[in-house]
Amino acid sequence: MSAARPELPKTYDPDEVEPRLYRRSLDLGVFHEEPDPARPPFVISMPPPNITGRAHIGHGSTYTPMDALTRYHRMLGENADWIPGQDHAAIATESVLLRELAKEGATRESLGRERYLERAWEWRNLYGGIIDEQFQRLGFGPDWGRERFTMDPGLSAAVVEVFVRLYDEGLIYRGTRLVNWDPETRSTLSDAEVEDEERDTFLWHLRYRAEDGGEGVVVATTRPETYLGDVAVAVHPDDERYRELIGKNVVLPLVERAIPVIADDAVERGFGTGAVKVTPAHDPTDYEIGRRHDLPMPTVIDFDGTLCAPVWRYDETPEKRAAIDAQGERMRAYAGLDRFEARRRLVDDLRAAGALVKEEPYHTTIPVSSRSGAVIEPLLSLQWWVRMATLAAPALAAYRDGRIRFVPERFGRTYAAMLENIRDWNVSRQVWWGHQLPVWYTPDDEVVVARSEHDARRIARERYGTDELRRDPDTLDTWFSSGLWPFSILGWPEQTPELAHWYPNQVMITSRDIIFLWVARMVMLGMRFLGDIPFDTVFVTPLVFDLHGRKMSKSLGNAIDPMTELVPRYGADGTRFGILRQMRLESQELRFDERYCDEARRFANKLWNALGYTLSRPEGLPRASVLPPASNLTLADRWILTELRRTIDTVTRAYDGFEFGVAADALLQFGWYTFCDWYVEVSKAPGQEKTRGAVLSYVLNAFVRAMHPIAPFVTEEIWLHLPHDGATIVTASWPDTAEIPEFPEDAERFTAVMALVERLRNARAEAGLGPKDPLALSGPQLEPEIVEYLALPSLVNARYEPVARDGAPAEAAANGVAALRERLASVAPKIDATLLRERYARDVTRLEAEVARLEKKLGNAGFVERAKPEVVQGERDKLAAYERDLERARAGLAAAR
RNA sequence: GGGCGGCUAGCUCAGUGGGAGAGCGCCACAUUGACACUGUGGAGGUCAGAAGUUCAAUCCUUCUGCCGCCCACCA
Repeated sequence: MSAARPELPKTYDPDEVEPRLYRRSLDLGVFHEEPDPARPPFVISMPPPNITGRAHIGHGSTYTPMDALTRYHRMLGENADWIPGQDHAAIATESVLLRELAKEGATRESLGRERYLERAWEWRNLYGGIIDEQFQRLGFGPDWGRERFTMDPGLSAAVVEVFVRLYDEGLIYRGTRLVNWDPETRSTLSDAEVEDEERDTFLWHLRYRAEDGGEGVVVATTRPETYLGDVAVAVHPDDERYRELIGKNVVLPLVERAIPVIADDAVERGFGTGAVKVTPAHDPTDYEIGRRHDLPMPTVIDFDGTLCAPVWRYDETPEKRAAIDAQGERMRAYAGLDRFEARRRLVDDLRAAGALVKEEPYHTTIPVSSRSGAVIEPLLSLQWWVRMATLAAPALAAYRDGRIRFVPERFGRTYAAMLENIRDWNVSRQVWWGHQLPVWYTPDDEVVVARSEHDARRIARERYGTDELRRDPDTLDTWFSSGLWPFSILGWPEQTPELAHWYPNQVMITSRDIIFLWVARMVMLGMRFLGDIPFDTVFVTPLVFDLHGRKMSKSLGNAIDPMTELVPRYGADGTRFGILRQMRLESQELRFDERYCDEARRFANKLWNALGYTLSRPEGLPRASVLPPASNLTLADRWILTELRRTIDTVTRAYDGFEFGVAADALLQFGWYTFCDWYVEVSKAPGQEKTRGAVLSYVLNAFVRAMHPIAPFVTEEIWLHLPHDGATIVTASWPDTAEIPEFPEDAERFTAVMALVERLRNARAEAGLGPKDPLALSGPQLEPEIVEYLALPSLVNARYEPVARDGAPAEAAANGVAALRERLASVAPKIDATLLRERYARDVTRLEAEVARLEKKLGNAGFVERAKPEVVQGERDKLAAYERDLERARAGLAAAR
């Protein structure tokens, strides 16, 4: 290993190294694991990216930690497996497919369900693998052989099993409720998939006259087009203005229909006019009011977002329907109009009829689909629901009694608040791509829920005497199958070894926007069906923002594509390191700054060249990564080993605590500053030759292992060039700090050498001396070979005065500086006296201030009596040091005149 | 309306109850042996504001301001 030293390229080339080493890892099969009860498990279920997805910056901040942790725990010798997969992403995929069909002039109906699904599968097989390739380019190393897809036969069976069981247990039901309807995709959405968007609009004030011809009331609304479905006007029960109107009727303009004025607590007296039009079929609050007051609920906006004649989605009594049906003729004038067009028309017509009292500009939020961006239309619809209260209780308990831990902790409170206010979950979607409901109906609309069509027929025959069935065309919400992910990918409902050893998982890593959407549902379903939490710890990664503090998103156009903008410029290592370095545990946003990636790229190059230096030591390297006996180690060796040990401790603790930014900081600090700038430079000084080869390669070997989880490629490439054991760094062992010797006192002494060198360089530069200008040094003798090499390469006629061995190192260094300055003033010919005088004057001013500050502090009885003794002593030592420095600076100033 | 995070050098961010830090940017100097994708040195900050606790506050508490996020049925 030591003899042949191939010439390394001067510049590290990630484009060449990264794909080659990734391929090597795949060939070696290092990402694969079998369940092994003899070792502690460390399993992460990869949040399945959408098959329509492409790698984005959010994958960088969420998936890199998963990869890093899996690699770290593998090196610790654990049974570590990161299980990948993909999500069928029902709505997202379907909209892509429908757009594609539209180009051909086809629709899903024109194709028919069977052919449509064939197309969908073709599409999935063609494009679903893109994100896997991107993940590989980023160096992610999940256990690819275990990759699952939410619509695999096994996972689909799990979905059916869960649906059927929940139905049998009475936790799934069918019912007409107000749903979030997306008229664009023509499907429902769960509450969690609805977002608020700010819009400028108007608050229209409409007068509804009293039935007896009186003034009536003025209502304020943002949605005048729904007034055709109004069934009441609500006021607050204690509102004096309207008290005598309660119980009386007012008349809707244009359609001339009488509706009652009712009292309800939900009305906010201070808002608008204090009177609210009630449209139960098209507004969540109104729906609740309608239920409380047993009001009719006519639907006047249809599933396609156009107005329609009144439709009854509930079985209302004929009396309730009569008055509204009677106006059907008048409403037909607006039927078929799109809701936004109808709004303009109705406002015009109401104005013409004198019913529009006021049109007030208004800024508000409206609900939009997080999937399609369409404005959500609340509609009454017959859908399938999951009763959540029963499922939520154990999930809440698991958090409260500490079985599930959130990092950072505050997200646990978010999780709990969401579960406490949980509402039933609408799980049916009017989408074809997905898990079709295992639900069939008889000709009499009797419901049969079964694991297969065969079972369904048997049940139907037994219960209803028919086997003529039609299947419900709806599919399940995508999150229904994602909710089973941590156990469905382990083979559930089959009892597999994976399920036995790897459930619960150890960690779930995700971003906070899906804590409820996904995390809470996995916990609820996991506890219901496996009786145990799905993972111990939920690590919530920050969301990624741009430098202006705006969330990165495709629609804003500020999203960074890591595949085209980061990996080609900085390599996968630079991209990963740069992103993780910016992660801070308590910060909920990450303002992505590309400069960190650039720094990481240069860091990789720096380490690469440190490898080049190490390999080119003329005295050669040992065959194995072993250290010389401690007695042979130089002061510098002892220092770097001590620093290495401290760094690895820090990095280990950081990985254990999800502090990736801290880990990256420590690695960068050690690798660049400590190792390259100091140890490598010192190793060139006389007297270092005997041990440096072994120490350089030993330190570098341990260091790249500690850095490997974050930057897998450059670390492996370096490691393979060094003396090492084993085929690949991926399965190398985590550096054991117990085996790294430490020498705290020697490290302290070397730190004093560093301080002296820095002050000498500082003084030289301030004095305007070039590196070859002669300098003289009188003062303490502190590792003269090192000091001369690093700070005074042309040192002439040096005189070293002996210094007490027990002298404080910092003091010694300070003495060195002051002494140097004295000599500079008298000996060195090139010094500009004015410059020197300024420097001395500045030092005097600064030191006088420090001395005064400390004298005052130490003169304060309160401080001396109450502060900890070691703090007081520390301040006294500082004062003494400052006083000495001050004396010397004054002397220097005098001498420079 | 409720909850949460942030405010430190020109930019992006660390950090600590006891002498304010890094990277980038900027200025100066340095190029025959690891690396110019470099090294050395330097300039640059009343740590958002106010009050309080303390011998001592950039750090702890309260309030205020600004930026941002989440949740919530003001039409």
